[in-house]
Amino acid sequence: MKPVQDISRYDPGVIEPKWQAAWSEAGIFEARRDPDRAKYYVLEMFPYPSGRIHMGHVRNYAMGDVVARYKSACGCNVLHPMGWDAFGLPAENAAMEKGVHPGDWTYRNIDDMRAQLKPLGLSIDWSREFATCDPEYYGQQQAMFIDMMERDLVYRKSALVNWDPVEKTVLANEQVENGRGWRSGALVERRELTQWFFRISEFSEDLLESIDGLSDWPDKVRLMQKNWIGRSKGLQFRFETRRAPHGHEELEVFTTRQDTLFGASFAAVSCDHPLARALEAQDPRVAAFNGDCRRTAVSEEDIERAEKRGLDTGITVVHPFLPDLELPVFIANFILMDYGTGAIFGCPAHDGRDLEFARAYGLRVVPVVCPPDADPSRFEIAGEPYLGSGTMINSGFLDGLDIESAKSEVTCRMEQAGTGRGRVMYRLRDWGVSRQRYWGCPIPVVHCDACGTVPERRENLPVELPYDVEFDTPGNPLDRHEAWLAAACPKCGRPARRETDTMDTFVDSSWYFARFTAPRAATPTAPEDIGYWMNVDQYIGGVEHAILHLLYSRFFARAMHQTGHLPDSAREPFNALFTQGMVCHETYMCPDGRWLAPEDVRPSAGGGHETLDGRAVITGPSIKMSKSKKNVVDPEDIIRRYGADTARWFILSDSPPDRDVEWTASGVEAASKHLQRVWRLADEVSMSSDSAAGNSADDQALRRAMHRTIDGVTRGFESFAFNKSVAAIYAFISDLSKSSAGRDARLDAIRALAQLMHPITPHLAEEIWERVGGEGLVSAAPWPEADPEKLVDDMVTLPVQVNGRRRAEIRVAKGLASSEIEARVLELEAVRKTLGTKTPKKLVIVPDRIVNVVA
RNA sequence: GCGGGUGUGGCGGAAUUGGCAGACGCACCAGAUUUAGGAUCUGGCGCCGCGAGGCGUGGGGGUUCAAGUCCCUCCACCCGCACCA
Repeated sequence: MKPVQDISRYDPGVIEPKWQAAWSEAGIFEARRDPDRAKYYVLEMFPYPSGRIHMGHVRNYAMGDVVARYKSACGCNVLHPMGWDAFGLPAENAAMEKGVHPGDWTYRNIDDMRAQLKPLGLSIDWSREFATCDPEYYGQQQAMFIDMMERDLVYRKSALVNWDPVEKTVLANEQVENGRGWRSGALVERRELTQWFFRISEFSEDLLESIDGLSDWPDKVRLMQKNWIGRSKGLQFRFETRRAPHGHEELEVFTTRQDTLFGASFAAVSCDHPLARALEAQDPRVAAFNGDCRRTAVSEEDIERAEKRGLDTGITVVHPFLPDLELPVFIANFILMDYGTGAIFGCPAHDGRDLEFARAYGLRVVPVVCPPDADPSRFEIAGEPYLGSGTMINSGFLDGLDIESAKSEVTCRMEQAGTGRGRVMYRLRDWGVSRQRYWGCPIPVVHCDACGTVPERRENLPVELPYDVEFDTPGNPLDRHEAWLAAACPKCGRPARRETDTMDTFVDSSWYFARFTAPRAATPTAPEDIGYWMNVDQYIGGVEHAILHLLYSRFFARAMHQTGHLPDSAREPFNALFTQGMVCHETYMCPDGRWLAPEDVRPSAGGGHETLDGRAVITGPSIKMSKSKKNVVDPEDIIRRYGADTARWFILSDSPPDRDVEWTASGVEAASKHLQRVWRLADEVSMSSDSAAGNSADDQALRRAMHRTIDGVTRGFESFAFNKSVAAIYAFISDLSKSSAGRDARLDAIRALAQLMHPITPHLAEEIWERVGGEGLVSAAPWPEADPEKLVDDMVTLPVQVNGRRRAEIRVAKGLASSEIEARVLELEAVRKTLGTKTPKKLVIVPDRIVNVVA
């Protein structure tokens, strides 16, 4: 038998599917272009279809949904789409481990994840859904690749890559651990391969400068991008060489410290520098040294630990301003070929690496910058190099100048002599997009013996991946697929071979946001749709994409503009960016070191945890949910048990959205109870009879509280402080439940509550809205407006301080004259008592804020 | 090493940007109701003190009538980049 109470119990298991069906039927989330209405494009970073959603997804999409539903209620025409970042390595690993086809595996995962996502009740326009592995999508990407080839935004060059000799594939830097392949464990080789590149470095300056305009991006992300692009201004100049092989009569170096040129004591080149290569051919010692360098230059960690090593080549360079001074040329392991010219001059006195190197090889250390407080005639470098500012010494014509003047003087003289020029260098390098993998977008070119590398004809796009591939042997299965490889040269028609490299999956995610505006268009984008919907007004995702994805997307927007697929106004595609924090959970460990999942432990008497059969458990810190630590909570379980609204409400409560949130069982329980409480409250008000009329003062107080809450919740939503919106709602519920206002005022309050809660807990809000006679769907109702008159009180409570300590308070009419306040304050018993015999020197009165008596 | 961030009760966090520190929630305590409660409602809850009162925003110093907020200095933790010439 059911207790009577349960009749009004809110059952999300029934209610949530009901409203999801209602929304779907009404089609209210399907976005249509409407030139008469302002649009708003909300986008969360689309997921990789691993097969299971996790709490990070729930948080990300719950936030996006709040923005989408709120903006929609505010009258915007909202676009809020969803898709799948579906190419990538895990599908191939699954193919190798489980024998399933990567495509089948991926599409099945997508079905699974969609089924897990839909119960969240997100206001997503599912009609626009696509996966990047759909041939319709990657075919358009191939078309743009060809456009980019025509505009010279793509090129092929030979480059050094990390090669796994066992897997027979190129590894990304992140896939190399301690010099070994992350899967095979094989020692990674540096190999020279011909690879495809996007000319992102052409845009270095533009990408850097435009960052300043991204005012609604987090400063942190902007800074990270700036550092990544890494602009530095310096001088590139040529040394004359002595005893160098033919063709190397000059050595070109880049420096940002041309002011220290008189302190130079050596020059050094990378082991991959043409000069080093030339020497290598004739000298086995050089060959051995270079080989050594190349082997250690694999992982960043190794590089850091490696000591500075060099090989004196016997060659020298002539100092540009001191014709009698010759500097030795080394091949050194700390010079990078792909930065600057791959060659430097070293000034040990003012550079840490150079000093370390000079000490190891007995080179002279001549200080040329004297610190302001040091004696120029006696200044020497003792332990550390001197990196600060100062005055030039030991530097001929530069003596006495400051660093900046010295820099320009040197640049000026070199430019006049024609031996050098001022130059800006960037750390950002061209984007290598070739991957020797099957499950990616095929690069749409054909190699013809007669015509060379030729783009595929547009009418032959998409170049589709063949389905019948084998993963039983390592390497790229496309290389072995003779039927697929055979192609007719698009130019001459003779037999040719397809390119087997596929594109980095970051390419797929660099323009999906644009495709959402017209996902079925026959061209990559459709002008009317792109013009109406772009830019993304609010982009939300993890900070882990702060550099690569967001930088690549910014580059792609520029490239798409140049190739006519995006208007210039969309060069910066994301107007506002928000990076949300991670979802964390406590960790649990058995004394024997095994990790335990949250569902395998329970709270113990001592405040810690124990296993379900009562054995001790070590409770560890709360860290990001991860399978390896087993501290994961499955959203599906939570939704089944508590409903989506509870999960959404909890994950948006308490923690500010940009910080990490800790998932706790008690918190979820509390969230669920709270929603039940709201339901009971709404139920109670809707059932109450007219006789329960309150007096007008109670009505007014409740209406005031309502408007304050509307204001508070709105502010929270506007500023990505959902936790504050939640707090304001809590406070209002407390007010409402205690209020003895009349039925009308209480009904108004409940309706407002449903509207305010609906972006967070849409299902509960709909149910309440219906119960209290709201018109239509609350999801389609306009956002309530706070009446400014109701926000202000005509009386204020002023704290009264004596010497900065609060001693009393007075309640006065707003805007009361200072003289009257003064009189009332001085009469206060508490003030007189505290003052004692002292007389007040001064009265600080901040109108409608505070009073401070200074004695 | 370089760059950036954070530090507030037992916990998550508020504080209109210099104006009552601790909103709101969790946990906890007390009371009510109940056959019962892991339900619900009401109240309490920074620390010390019986009390008046004192002390409190990582530590120390400063500016100010007034500092979590501004300045100086030190400490701790977190994140990003890392031989970038």
